[in-house]
Parts: sequence; C-alpha cells; structure tokens
Amino acid sequence: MPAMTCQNTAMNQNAPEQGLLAVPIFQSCTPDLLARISTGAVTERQPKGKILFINGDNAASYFLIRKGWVKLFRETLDGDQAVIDILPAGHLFGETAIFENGIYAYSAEVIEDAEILRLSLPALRHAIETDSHMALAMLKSMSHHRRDQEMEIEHRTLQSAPQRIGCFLLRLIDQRKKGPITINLPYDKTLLALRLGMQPETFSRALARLKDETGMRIKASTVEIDSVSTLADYACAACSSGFPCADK
Amino acid sequence: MPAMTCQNTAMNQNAPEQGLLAVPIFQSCTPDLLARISTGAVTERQPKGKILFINGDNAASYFLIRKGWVKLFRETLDGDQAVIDILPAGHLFGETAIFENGIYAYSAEVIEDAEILRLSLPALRHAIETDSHMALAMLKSMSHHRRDQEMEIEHRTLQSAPQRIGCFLLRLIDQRKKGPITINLPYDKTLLALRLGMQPETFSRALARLKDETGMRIKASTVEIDSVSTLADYACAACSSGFPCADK
DNA sequence: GGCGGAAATTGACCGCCGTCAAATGCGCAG
DNA sequence: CTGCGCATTTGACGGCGGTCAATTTCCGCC
Repeated sequence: MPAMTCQNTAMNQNAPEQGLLAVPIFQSCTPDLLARISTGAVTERQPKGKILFINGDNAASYFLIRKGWVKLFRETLDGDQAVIDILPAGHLFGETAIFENGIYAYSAEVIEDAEILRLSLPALRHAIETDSHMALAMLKSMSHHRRDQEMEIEHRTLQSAPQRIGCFLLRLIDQRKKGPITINLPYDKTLLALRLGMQPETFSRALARLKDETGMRIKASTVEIDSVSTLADYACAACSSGFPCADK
Repeated sequence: MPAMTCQNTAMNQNAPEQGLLAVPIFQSCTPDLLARISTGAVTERQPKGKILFINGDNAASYFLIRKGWVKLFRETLDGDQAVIDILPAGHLFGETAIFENGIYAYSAEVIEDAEILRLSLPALRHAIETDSHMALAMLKSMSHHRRDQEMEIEHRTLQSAPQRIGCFLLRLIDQRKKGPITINLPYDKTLLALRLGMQPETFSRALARLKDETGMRIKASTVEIDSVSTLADYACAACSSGFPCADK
C-alpha cells in the first residue's frame, strides 16, 4: 500500500519535527532529512523527579526538551553529586552517546515538570554519517560546547562564589541594556548552587554578599539590578573574557 | 614530467606527513588526503618561552607537537592565568579556531624546547567540509575532549588538592600493573600545580600530604608508588568514574 | 668546584567555603 | 485556618587552600 507511506504517525505524535528547526544542529536540515530524523519520535510528559536514564545505560534515544528543565549529573563513589548542566527548553541531551559507544556518560533527571521529545539515536547517527551538513553542524555545536566548558573551568578556578553568581546573572541577561533590569531565577536556589559548584548555604551567603557589593535588590527569586555595568565590573574582573562573557 | 608528481617538497620539509597518522583525527586518512593536508606544512624549532599565538589572534595555522611541551592558557583582566591544558608530543592545538570564526580562543606558549609542525588551517577546513571521514574523526575527537573537560570540572569541584595530584599520577600510568611503579613528573612542579588548578605552594604541601596518606616515596621529580590500588582508593573516592579514570 | 638564579619548600596567617545544626519562611493540603 | 514538609537562611566552627615572605634546594654555567 504505497499510499500509506505518508502515514498518520506524524499526526499521532503531535508533529514531532515542530521546533526541531530551532535547534542549532538541525537548522540547515532539509524537510526531508528532518522527517527522517524525527521518524518514530514521541513526545513524553515527565514529572519532576523522573530519572530519564543513568550513567552507563545503553542509549537508544536522545532527547529534546520542549518544556521544563532537566539536570545532567554524575555520582561519585562516596555519594556526592556533580552537576554537569541544567538545561531549559530548546536544548538537546543524550546525543553525545553516539560517540561514547552508545552508552550515556551521565544521568538525566527532570527537575521541573517537562515535555520531552524522544528521538532515535541511530537515525541521528545515520544523518551525521551521510549528510555532511549535519556533521558540520554537529561539529560547530560541539565546538561551542567545548568553549563553554573551558569557561566553566576557568570560572570555577578563578572566580569567588559571589562573582560566579554575578556572572551567572549576567548571562541570563543577553540584552545589552544598561538600565535597571529585573531577573527571575530560572529554578530553585539549591539547584542553582549545585549548578555553580557550591553548597546551598554558601550560595545563600554569597548572594547576600553580592547584593551588598553591587547594590542589587533581592526578593525571593527576583533580582533587581540597577546598573549592569557595576555588576559586570565586579563579576568579570577575574575572568578572561570580560563582559559580555563568552560562555553560553 | 609526470614522474615529478612525487616531488621533493616532502623531503624539503622533512616529510611533514610523517607522524600525522599517529594523530587520531588523521588515522583514517588516505595518503592522498594526507598529502593535501600537509601541503605547505613546515617544522619549526621553538625555544622554551616562545609565545606561538595569543587569544584573539587571527588563525591561519594549527599545530602538531613533535617534541617538547606546549601550554594553552588565557589571561584574566586582573592578571591571573588560567591554564587550559598542557600538551605533550603527538597532540594538535589551534585547530578549534576553525569553529571560532578563525580566531584563536586561547594563547599558546612553548614550555619545553619544542619541534612543532605548522599546518594550514584552510586545508584542514576544506578536508573536513569535503571528506565525511574527516568530519567524523573530528567529531569523535571533540567528543572525547568534551568528556575530558567534564571530568576536569568534576575533579576540580569534588576532589581535594592531594586527591587531584593522585588522580593525575594515576593517569600517567596507563598500565594496569599492581606492583611498585616509578614515575617521572613530566614537567616542572610550578606548571603542574597550575595545570591542576592550584598554587605552587599548595601543590608542594598537597604532595607531601599525599605521600603521608598513601605511603609513596618522592625524590625531586621522581615518584615511587608501591601500591597503585592504595593510591587509587585514596584519589578516586571523590570521583564518579572510579579507577581507572575516564579522563585522558 | 663555586656561583647565581630559579624552583621548591616551609612558616605564618587568614579568608573563603564546607559542614552540622537550628531557626525561619513559604507553599500546599487537609 | 492550621499544620506539615521542604526550601532557605542564619549561626558557629573548622579546615583547606591562597598569599606573602623567608629559606633551602636544585641545576646550569662559568
């Protein structure tokens, strides 16, 4: 039944390719390739706390976050947790398993009720191996990531805790406005602390110190900044890329 | 004169493609592609202290270390230095400028008298864009690098200074021997300290502490380890990958 | 063999951050 | 409205690692 080639799965799955074009590595895809990549893709609704996979699992899928937040992390022998990244809507994760012998190199947990598109890893692998545009897009994305990680290492080595928080806040504002700005912290402070490589208690105190030093106002998860440049002067002194930061 | 196809430039340049096959990203290259990649390549002898390029320079070349050591680093506004990596013979650097708009994202300094092969960045770019094997090899290399960086971030956040040194020593021994082992530190301790993200004074004290805790013997830059597993137990407790370490 | 300079160690001190514990605030459910 | 549970803050304290300074060691060179 050749007419069935255009079957109804796409409708069933709520148009999986919707939004893929917004992901950097899919930006230059032809509609045809995009369709092949999203074959069999399904959107899953996942509650906060759900572990999507753990470090060492065999990887058949990778994921696109449509809504919510996801934490990538690893656990040490003595029970500590290393937070690798915390990702918002629009980001991919798990795709690196392609180059890790099909094994996830970290664990992933939903930290804010999420809608996640599950995509086929073999399909992505095939696309990368056969379409040079895909390979190049992936290379570009990897390279950016590599740069981000270099900055992260630098930040953790050279910046104080208050500076790290300030730097994080600055990266939430990608506008170049000088005037007063209001920011909402994207997720809870405990998580934010771990994302920045510090303890929640340290975060709390560091934020208070940052407030004193730069004259910002804080109310629960809302931060008001009068002068971005004051904050930048304070936070970016110990960083090689100055302001605006090269990271993210 | 068709016989001249095999011309003498290869000899002139001391056979630039010699050794390229040992670099992961060139392993699957055809001789033909390898020849194109090494067109115009020259071997340069560089003394310790020589700055090869600095952060922000326009990039026309990338480099292969044949002998010696090279430090990659960035400098902060207030004068601190962030060491990104310290590379031995056999490693490439500067190639990432392809994805950074042709600009080096860090500075490079020779720290041990070196012989360095200077290669053409446009040639590499062309190879990656036209040969899918090259693109895939590059992706694999990037992915490994990304993994290494994740581990680096984890190490710096979760390990104590003595543990970081122990971990570094373990990664110098890739044998799985259990018995006594002698290691020579690959470069001077000041540099090693910065590579590990700590001050030279801290390194000195941390090494002494590591010696006490694990019963190793130290004489100048020589380290004797009786029991690798004792060292591994001590160093890898705070690491998610256990022993042997996933990094490097 | 002796000299000079850099590397490495050691000492003293201190501030930052981690840890443990208690208190406070906040949101949600009954 | 009340109570419970969790996030957040605050307090107290200690240790690790950074900084400054003084030696001591190492190593190449004369």
